[in-house]
Amino acid sequence: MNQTKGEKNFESILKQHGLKSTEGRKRILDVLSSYDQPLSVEDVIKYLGKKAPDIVTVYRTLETLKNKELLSEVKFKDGLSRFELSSSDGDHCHHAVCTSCGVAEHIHDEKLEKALDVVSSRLKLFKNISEHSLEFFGVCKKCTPSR
Amino acid sequence: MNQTKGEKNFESILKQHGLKSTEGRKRILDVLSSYDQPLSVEDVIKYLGKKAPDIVTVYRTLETLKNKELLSEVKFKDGLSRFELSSSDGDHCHHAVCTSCGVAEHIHDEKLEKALDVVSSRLKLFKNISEHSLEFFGVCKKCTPSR
DNA sequence: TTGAATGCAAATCGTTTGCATCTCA
DNA sequence: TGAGATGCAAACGATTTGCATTCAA
Repeated sequence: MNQTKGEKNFESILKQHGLKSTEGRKRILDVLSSYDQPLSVEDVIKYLGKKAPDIVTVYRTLETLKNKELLSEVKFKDGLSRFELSSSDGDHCHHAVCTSCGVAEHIHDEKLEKALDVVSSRLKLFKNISEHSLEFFGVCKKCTPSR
Repeated sequence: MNQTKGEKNFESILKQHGLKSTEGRKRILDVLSSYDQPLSVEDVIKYLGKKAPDIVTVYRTLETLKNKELLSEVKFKDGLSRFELSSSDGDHCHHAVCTSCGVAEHIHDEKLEKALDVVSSRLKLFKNISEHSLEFFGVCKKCTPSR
């Protein structure tokens, strides 16, 4: 019953979450599932082209889906909000982002998560940390002038 | 020769970096050194009160000082840019930020840095990662309804 | 004196809000 | 039919840009 990239019973997913199933929403979920990178509002519109809903609708839809925890939001250095389908297992992941072309690689590492938890638990001013944001930046192999 | 909080030979520091030493710049460096938290443009202006330069000047000054690596920039969840004096040893640190009052605690942990490095070195798409951003969020003890 | 720094006005960019219209359930 | 979803215009907040004026060196 795993939700993998190709599938798209978005119709039922939307309804399960008490949302109306509209063309716009299905299309937005569609692009998000087609790219395994967090997409900005502009990305969504660019990739949907003619079929893109109004930009305001895209903002609202992404927000709505985020609130239903169907999407998660990430911000890279440019400060833009980007969204991606929430991982089905609830594990949140981090990204390495190419500062040249913008490509993002997903990162999930148990040791790292553990280290983050340990640090979180040893803070002076905080009893518990509810979340953290972590992104890596560099120039990807493709963008690195070879040799 | 450590630059500690109280000191302020900002005049010479500025000149050493080829910048003119102006009242505005010295005042901005001053607030930044008085608070051990990353400050936003608005924070700087608020704390400087009557003595604050034009907001545009604050933007430009912070940008200039960042480019000279005298300051480092951080963004928390609200997306606002915040700046703090660069640590003298070059070690960059992370922050735990209270989502209620905004107080920030500095974090530096060797084990964590190591884990971050290891992960950075094992990426598929990247040969090397030049930097990372990491912030923790939660409600601090003061803001936590006690008991 | 002069190039850099500042202030003020206005532009820009991402995002949000108000409201009338439309559409899914 | 009616609440929720959409589109369009306009507001908004943070940041940037242009340009004339001021100032540190």
